[in-house]
Amino acid sequence: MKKEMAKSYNPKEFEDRIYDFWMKGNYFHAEVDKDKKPYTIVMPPPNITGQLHMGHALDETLQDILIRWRRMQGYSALWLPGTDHASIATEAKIVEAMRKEGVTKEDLGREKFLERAWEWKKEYGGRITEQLKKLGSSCDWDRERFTMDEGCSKAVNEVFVRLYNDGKIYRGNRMVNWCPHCCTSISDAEVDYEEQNGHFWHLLYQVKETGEYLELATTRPETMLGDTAVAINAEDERYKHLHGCHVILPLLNKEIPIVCDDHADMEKGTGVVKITPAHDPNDFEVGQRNNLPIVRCFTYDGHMTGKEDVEKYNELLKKGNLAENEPEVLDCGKYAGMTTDEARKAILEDLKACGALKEVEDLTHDVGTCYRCHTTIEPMVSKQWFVKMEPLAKPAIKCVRDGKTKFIPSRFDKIYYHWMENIKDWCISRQLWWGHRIPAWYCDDCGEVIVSKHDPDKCPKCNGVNLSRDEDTLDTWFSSALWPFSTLGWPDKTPELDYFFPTSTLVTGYDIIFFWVARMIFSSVEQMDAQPFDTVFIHGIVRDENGVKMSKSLGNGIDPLEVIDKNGADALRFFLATGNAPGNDMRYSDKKVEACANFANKLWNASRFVHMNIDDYEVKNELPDTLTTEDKWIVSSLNNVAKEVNANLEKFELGVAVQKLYDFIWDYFCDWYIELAKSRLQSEGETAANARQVLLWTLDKILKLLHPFMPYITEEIWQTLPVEGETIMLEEYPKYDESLDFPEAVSMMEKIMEAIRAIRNRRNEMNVPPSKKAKVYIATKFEDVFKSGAQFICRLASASEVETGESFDIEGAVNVVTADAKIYIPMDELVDKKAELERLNKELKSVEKRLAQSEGKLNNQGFVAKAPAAVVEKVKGQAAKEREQIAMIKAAMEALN
RNA sequence: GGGAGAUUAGCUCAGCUGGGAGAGCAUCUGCCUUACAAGCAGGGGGUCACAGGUUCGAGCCCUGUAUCUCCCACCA
Repeated sequence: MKKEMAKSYNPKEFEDRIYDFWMKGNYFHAEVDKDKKPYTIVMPPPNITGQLHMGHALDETLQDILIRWRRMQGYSALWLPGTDHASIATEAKIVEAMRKEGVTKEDLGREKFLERAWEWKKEYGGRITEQLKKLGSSCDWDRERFTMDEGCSKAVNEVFVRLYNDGKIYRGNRMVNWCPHCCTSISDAEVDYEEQNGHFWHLLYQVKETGEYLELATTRPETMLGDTAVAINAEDERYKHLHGCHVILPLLNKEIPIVCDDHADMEKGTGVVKITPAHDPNDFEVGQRNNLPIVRCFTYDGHMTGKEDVEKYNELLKKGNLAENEPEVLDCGKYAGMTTDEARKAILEDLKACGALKEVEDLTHDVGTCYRCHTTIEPMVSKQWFVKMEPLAKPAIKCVRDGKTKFIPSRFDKIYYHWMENIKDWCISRQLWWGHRIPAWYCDDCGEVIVSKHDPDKCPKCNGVNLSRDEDTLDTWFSSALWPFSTLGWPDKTPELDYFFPTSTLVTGYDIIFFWVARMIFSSVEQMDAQPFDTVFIHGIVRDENGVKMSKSLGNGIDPLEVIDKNGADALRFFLATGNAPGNDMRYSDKKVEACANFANKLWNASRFVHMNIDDYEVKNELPDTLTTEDKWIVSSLNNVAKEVNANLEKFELGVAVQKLYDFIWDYFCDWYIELAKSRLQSEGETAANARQVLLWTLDKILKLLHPFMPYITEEIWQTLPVEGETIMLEEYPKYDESLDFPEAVSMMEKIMEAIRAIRNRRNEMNVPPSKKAKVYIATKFEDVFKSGAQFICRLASASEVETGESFDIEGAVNVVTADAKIYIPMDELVDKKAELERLNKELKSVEKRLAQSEGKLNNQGFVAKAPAAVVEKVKGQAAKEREQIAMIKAAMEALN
């Protein structure tokens, strides 16, 4: 015996201690080891601004189960952790803190701001990783990375320069999603659509040439100042006479052309569309096709443009070198400086006043909002950096089509394909300071663009030395897209990269497929010419008890740390792993977590029982030479559970695996085997010694099988057992062993168990307390089986004595029939003949019904001819037993009469 | 508009390649049987959303319908 077990299960007493023990032992560390196969998971890096939530807890738990299982199977199992700099979120947080001090970014300047941001990162960036440890995550902390550390930044520059040189990154004025609150562009994936109530405002624009009024509708009337055309469909009979004509833009009294474009849908509304190329993605396209001017009337912080903005534009103009598609800027006059909301009101009033507002219609529509701050997105033409997606998407699609990367469950293939096939160029520049600064410089003298991994000192074109670096930083997801290889040392050729890459499994939620998974795939295929991971294991989200998505704003979030505090990390992990199918959402439930804690308690107590019985002896952790039927039964059952659990884990069926372990431990081991062993343990000599050995051996295997799911309790218990080894986490994971299969013993045991259940059932029905023992007669063809099981029937079915025989002629006994035996319990005083007949009759009918089903199948020639032989045999066996059972029940009824 | 998922016991959910419906909680009955009352033994409770089809056989496969949820796209 190594040490004692505490009287009751109290996870708080040991979870932190065990984690320290693992850390001190350096057991999480994985090395390049040519004698082992690698198994690699890179952790989806949580944001440094983040607090551990249930989504993390689920994600981490699944990863830890997989990595612990593979580690025990003998793989060099690397789980690489890290954090993400989360540019927008972090910058917003710091700006907010500064605002409280009355300081702005501009006050501070870029350099000082970044100093402050790094300080913030130092102070809070490790918080989330400390929280991850509470879950028992067995990450290789020696290899922890950060998306903005030196290595990752090197990888980012490398990829940027490569893509630029390949023509896959370009810079230009394009329509982007602009967040006026964060004051930055964001990518298409970062736009959240929210349903909002709004209006259709029907406007009237007068045709200059004919004087008639054209009706058109808009949901954003404030954009009208930027209109540079109205469009009609060339085929539209209603407007054929207007080809080549113009309308007068109300309020501005500006003449703009009527253009023909397919974008104008004859079926929709009046078939006339106002065109605002600077502030609407579709209109931008129309403008490109029809060479329309682009007139910007919004500032980048959500106001109407004015004189100052025009002056800035004019300065640019003076310099020459106006970029392609550079929008003109409008002086919005009386509206200048208003927010877009204020401008909308004012403009509507003025339109109404001049008769240009025909009517207002209510509607609900989806409005794009910023996924970080939920401010309404303004589409804006703006000069940004883009990744050309088409050449990257094609090979990335092929990667999944060829099965190099598999989604679990596979239905996410389609979602991935659909997104990849319809992807537009990726806007990667952000007007932020916290992040990877774009490695591009501009020559102030000749305008040359220099993209380089290293700071250039002069312009390669004109040798000018007045270079200014691009002010923007990269989308956070640009760096996380490189995570599977940048964390392993790329672009350097490291042994780790060679050994651990491509990684094995990526575990993440379906909500992040577009942001991250897809981008890792195309980045890896492009840069490494290989898939980033073999399998993407997708899980759903954890909802609250009412099925509502947990969110900060609703305040319905459950803090995993509180749950751990109350129930232990093992219980939380077990809950998260169980009863949840891949890709499906799950609901959090206090009660379920408690049930999981109860399971842990059950295991704890069963282990204490084993201790009670082995502590005074020298017990070897191996099977004895001779095994009894019940020994063979538990060993064989365990062996098959090990087989199935491994198979389930291979297929990522974690929930099924964990359920099987639960059933085996509680039902098989605790409720049956321990009870069966008790009488043997009371005896002396070899019988008891063997039982002790089997108990220890089985418990050891149970702990190992369960360890990936409940690492703490299994380690804590295992450490107290007389077994060899430092830590359970480096022990071999149990696997199927043919020599431990005992099908005959299993079938014998099942006969005995069925008899015990039947007797218990009958006694219970008749409200006989367990303290009232009675002799039991068993009529059966399997006398030897029931003879050997007599002791168990006595102990577990309250029998005083068991007599077996081929048949008995007993009157006035309670009786019960199983598939293999007819059992008499002489308890005259309890026999109510009428009730007994009723019960037997009911049972007879139910067996007859089953027999009818079996015979129906057997009489069906199609079944006999086409069903597999094994199935037909099985049904034949069932029918035979059912016939016997019916005969026995009938005999019992006759005996009563 | 396109796509995906869900629909199984009172509740929350499992159910692996088609071969006699399961768990937890809840409920009812009886038990402190010296590992555990956070427990033990048992009971009740299901036309597997609906309608067709394939098959000897369908909770599972196919078609359609209904309801709910989500994703994508569009919305002048």
